[in-house]
Amino acid sequence: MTANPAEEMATAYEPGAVEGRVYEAWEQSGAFRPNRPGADPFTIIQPPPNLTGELHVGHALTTAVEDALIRWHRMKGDDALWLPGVDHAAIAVNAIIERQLRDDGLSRHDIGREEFLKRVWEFVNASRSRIAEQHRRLGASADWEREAFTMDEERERAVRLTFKKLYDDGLIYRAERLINWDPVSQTAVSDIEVEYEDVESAFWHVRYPILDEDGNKTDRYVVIATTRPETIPADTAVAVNPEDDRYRDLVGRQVLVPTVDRPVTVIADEAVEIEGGSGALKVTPGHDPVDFEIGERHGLEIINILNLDGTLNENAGKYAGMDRDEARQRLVADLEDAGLLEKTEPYTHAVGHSERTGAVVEPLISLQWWVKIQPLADPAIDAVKDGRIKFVPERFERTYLHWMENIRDWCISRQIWWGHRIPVWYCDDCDHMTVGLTDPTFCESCEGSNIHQDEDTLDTWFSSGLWPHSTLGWPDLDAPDLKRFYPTQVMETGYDIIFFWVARMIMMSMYNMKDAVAQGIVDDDVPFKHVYMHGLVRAADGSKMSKSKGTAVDPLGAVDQYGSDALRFALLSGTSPGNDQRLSDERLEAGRNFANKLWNASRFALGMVEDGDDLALPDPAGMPVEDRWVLSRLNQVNQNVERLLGRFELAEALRQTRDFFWDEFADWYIEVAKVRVRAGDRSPLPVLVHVVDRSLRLLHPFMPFVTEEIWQRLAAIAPDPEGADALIVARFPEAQATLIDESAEASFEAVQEFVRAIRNIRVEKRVDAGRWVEAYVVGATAADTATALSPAIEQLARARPLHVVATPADAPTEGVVTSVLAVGQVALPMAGLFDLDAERERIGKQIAEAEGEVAGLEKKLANDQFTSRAPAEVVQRERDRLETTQSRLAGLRQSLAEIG
RNA sequence: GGGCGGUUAGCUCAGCUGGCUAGAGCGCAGCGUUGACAUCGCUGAGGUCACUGGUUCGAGUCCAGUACCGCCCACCA
Repeated sequence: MTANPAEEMATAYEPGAVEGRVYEAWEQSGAFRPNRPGADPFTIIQPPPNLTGELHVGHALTTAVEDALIRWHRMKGDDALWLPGVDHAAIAVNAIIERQLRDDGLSRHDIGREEFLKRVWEFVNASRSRIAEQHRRLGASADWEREAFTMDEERERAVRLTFKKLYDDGLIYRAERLINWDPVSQTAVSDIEVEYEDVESAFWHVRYPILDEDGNKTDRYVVIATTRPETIPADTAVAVNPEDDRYRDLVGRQVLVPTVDRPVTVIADEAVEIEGGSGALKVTPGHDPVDFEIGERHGLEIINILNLDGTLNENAGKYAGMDRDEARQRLVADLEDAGLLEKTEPYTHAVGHSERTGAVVEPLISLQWWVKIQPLADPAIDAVKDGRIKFVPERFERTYLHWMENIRDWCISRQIWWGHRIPVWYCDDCDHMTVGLTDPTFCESCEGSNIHQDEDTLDTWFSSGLWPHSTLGWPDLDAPDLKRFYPTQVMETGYDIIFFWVARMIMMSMYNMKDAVAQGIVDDDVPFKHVYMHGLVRAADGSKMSKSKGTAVDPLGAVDQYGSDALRFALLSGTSPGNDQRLSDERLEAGRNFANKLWNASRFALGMVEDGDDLALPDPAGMPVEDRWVLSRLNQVNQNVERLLGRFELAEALRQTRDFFWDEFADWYIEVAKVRVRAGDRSPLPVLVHVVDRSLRLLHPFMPFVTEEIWQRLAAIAPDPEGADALIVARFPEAQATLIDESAEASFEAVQEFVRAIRNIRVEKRVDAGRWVEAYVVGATAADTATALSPAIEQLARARPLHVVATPADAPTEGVVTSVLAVGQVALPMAGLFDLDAERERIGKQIAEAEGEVAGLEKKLANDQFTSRAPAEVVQRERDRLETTQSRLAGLRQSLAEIG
């Protein structure tokens, strides 16, 4: 070694200065690829990043958590793979392109399918490379060479096979049913893509004239309350509860539907609630789910009054061509004119909006493809119930089970152009449907060639649901990755996506992987063993981050300003399973500050190494107490980190490591070691280098860039024993129980107390910070340690001359400020500064405190309920405490007596 | 209407299977450029752990209820 690389380090950690270079080095070294076949597999699959816009901070959290877990497992030697993936977020992408077209006054039909898809791909390909770049900046150690995309050919193959299997099993069917229609994107959406929001609207009470036997209007009418008067033209019955006395005589009679003057029958159905509205319900099977079911029970006609763009059609009579809002207003006005509006009340109720476009969704009857879900849901329910899949935190299992147990058939067809196209061809001659794994050229029934493919595409989540196995080579059951990595260990995602994605992945994967289990290729059909849920990242004030309100933290902006590691620190230190967290500048600053502390403490420690230093850690038995203390603490933290990471408690693991490094290693050990090194003692060097090395390893999963950068210098001084040339491929430390030394910890803690006590007196007595003061340390049981460490105590407390004595009698009593501790006493002669009254008061206060504590403890120990029932060790601890407090009290009283 | 979280220092949050003399970061007050770090160091102030009751030798921690705050699910027109 000629030059110490630490000496070239900048004096502060500069975010942005090293990340790019470090990342490139990792990539080139192949560190992101799994490389230990045969070891425990650990796989993480990446949830869909936002293809449509900026990187969201929630995604930065996902990335940070996943990356931490992957790096940890890789360092432990597991066969860990992170498969990055991009999902296609089809509806949103389609909407973006449609918006672009609309700005030019066009619709997709004007340019045709081919041109439309061309534009989509241009947009998507640009997004994909941007996403990859964003992930690099966040430090994601994904294996980009295996990147998969839900829209590529392999996925298409998997999607078609899944569709065909389900179809052949009778689990996919085509049917005309009530669906949720998004009039803006003009496609069906599934139930969970509808978000209900309270909207202030009105409750219109409308009079439906009652007809006599001959079909003539009587002067009686039945009042019906509705929030959607524009659907009145689609009414095909009026329903009342069979138990409702008010309307019993009306059942079976006819009433006239206002505005269209269509006679309909009054029917009795239990779905009608007597308390609701006026008690009588207009039945609109074409535009309401409840009414649809009533209609099915009573064989009612279904009338559709809506066009796909949300305007009314010819069935709406004179309202045809109007937009639904306009139709509502006109219709209400007409009712009023006709004297059929009894009253209008203000009313707030939940209205369904499309999750993607925000448009009010309209229930309407439409011919769509469906998945019969119950047969898929049943095994997926069992997998969670019998613990093959565990949710972290556990409470989300209930949410999942509740949803799964009430699940309804899944509408999978979408009337948008970009997506996996439904692999069904219709025969124009015989109407037969051919489901094709490859594009068929003739009808499989009549063999005619007049066939055409379904125009629709599949729900995004249909293909996303295949992710855990389709990315590993399925449907090829011999694919090596499938065998090696399925089932994966962890699905990491936000709790907002349980239904959309987690549930679908479980159902679809278990269905598809049954064969592989039967053939003994994989052990289990479940796609993953743990579902780890992180919370949402909220703005500093606790609100949902919103770009329009300016409360959104831009992750890449934060990376530029504070550094990638600082962002990760902020996100990871605030994350606890299932709970939301707030992200603020303060948190980011805390991350940056810690990165800087790591940098500087390491720089200093490494910078002390000189040519010829022996850096091998000697036998701990011969080490000074502070060395044994810091090694003991390090290994305890190491032990805790292992345990905590295994339980997904990343924030706590990070916190403990941080606290150790900063509060114990940097603030105490380095300070003490400094004194020895300056006195020419080289023995702290191995310990310094060792602790830095271990700390960097422990922190690498959380803060990969800064730790790698520092470790590179460290490795130049002290090469890795296993020959690793980068921290990312170095071994994660295992705690060494033999280095845990409780007596060393107790001894050093006593030293800390002495130092703090002297500092405290100095500050209280306003001694200038730079001035040296004479001090006595009454060591009691810790006298040996105090003697051994007296140079350090001198330096840390700025106390010189320092006298370490065994008993209070060996210290002066006149003009002395004393502090009585559990471990001994300190005494500072303060001739000029000594103030008798102040001293009396100070000691008096401490006596009162100690007396209170003694009294409490004595009472507790006098209670034989406590001494007999509490565990022996707890009782003993309390006895010890009483003893030390009593002796401290005695010391305090004596000090007071000496003052007089 | 059902379910789930939260309520701990001025702010943001830790406190695992009950033993706490209740912690951290930020903020606040005082002191400080002692050759790693002012993105820092030292010292300190600050809490009836939402409320009520219960179980227990012992409750921030378990149980029941109450009050707020938040989220999810649900076909009330």
